[in-house]
Amino acid sequence: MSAAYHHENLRETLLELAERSVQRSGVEALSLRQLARDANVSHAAPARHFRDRRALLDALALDGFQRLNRAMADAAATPGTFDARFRAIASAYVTFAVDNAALLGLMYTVKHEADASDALVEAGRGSLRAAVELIAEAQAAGAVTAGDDPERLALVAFASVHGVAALATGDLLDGVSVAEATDATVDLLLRAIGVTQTARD
Amino acid sequence: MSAAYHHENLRETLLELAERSVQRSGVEALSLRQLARDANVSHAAPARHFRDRRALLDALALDGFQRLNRAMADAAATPGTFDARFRAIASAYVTFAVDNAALLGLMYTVKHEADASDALVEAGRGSLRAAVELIAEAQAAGAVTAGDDPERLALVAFASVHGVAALATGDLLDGVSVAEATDATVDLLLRAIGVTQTARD
DNA sequence: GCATCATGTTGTCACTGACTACTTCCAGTC
DNA sequence: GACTGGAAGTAGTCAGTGACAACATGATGC
Repeated sequence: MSAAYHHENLRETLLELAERSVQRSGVEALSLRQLARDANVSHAAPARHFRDRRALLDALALDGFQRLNRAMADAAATPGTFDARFRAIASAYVTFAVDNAALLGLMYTVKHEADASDALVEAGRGSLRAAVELIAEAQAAGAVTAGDDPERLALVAFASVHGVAALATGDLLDGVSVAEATDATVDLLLRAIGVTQTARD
Repeated sequence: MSAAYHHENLRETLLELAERSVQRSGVEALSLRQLARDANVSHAAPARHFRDRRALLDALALDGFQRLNRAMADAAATPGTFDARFRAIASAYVTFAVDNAALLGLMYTVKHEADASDALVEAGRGSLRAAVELIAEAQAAGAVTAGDDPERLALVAFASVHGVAALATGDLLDGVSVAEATDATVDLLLRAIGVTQTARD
């Protein structure tokens, strides 16, 4: 009964199934055994690709960071004013966070575990770095007050945007739509960061 | 060998042990069985107090929210300028979040699960409400621009502060101390919210 | 002094993750 | 075209886990 013996691409299949499961039922509920059943494969087959549950979660988190970083890089690369790009990058982050709430939680949890892999830690810094670069660039171009440390500004901006996402997924937005909350936050950040009027329009 | 038969206060003991365990090893690693062993009690004794693992986590989260809300209420109640109180409340939140990182994660996870108890959901709104009240009050007193919706302002402020905490626990602060990051965020928020100069000093 | 009930106890069940030993398929080599 | 070695899957087993059922203990109120 080796109906699905050589599964061709079990690793990818497992990752996809795992992500769907995490999205639906949370990280806790994820079981290698169940995953194997879903993939029509024996309960120990996944071990070939993922030593244990933790390894699968790590891979899931890494994949998540890579997708997030790509989305943010794309947003930052769209041509336009600093204002527009800032808005786009914030929106990209929040969109990803809301669409992949459970995954994002996993990503941060896994990343700051003691023995997280280098690749994971590195990928985890990607989105923050995108923010720093955008702001430093804007500062150099005079679209942002030059006085403040760009890393510091990016940190605060990133924190604020991440916070909006966290509130959104935590169902604390209380009627306010995600887009509205994001816009309000971006408005506030732009106001505080001190964009010149000409750069904003 | 009923050395510890009537344990007097097993419930509290379990909660304390559970919290320590979560703090040290994360939520995933928490096991009722291990908890029972730590408390010198049979493996099924905890069931008297917590129907299942989930119930224990719920209780842990509820307790966490109550402590957090108390800390924030205390901070908001300290006399002083709006600036000082705002700073105090933000600091209270971040301090709690950093000191109880894993617990805070649990709190948000548990709270937005489909069948979260009313008490839990209610407690979960407490900290945000504290922020709304402070801002509405300051607006009435003229320390904050009256134009903006206080709920909206509080939401953004809360998001930003929560974001700082998330970054801190996610080890993304990159050398910047938690206090510095919090201060920078509060500065930015106060600047954007439009506190009058007199109210700030 | 006795019934009641909360708070424990032991025993058992199915499920999970990890491990070891095996089978099957494929690709390269002589 | 048979032989070999490795990659990918299989089966079986083990200890640990959460849940449950049946029973024991001891404090409390009448």
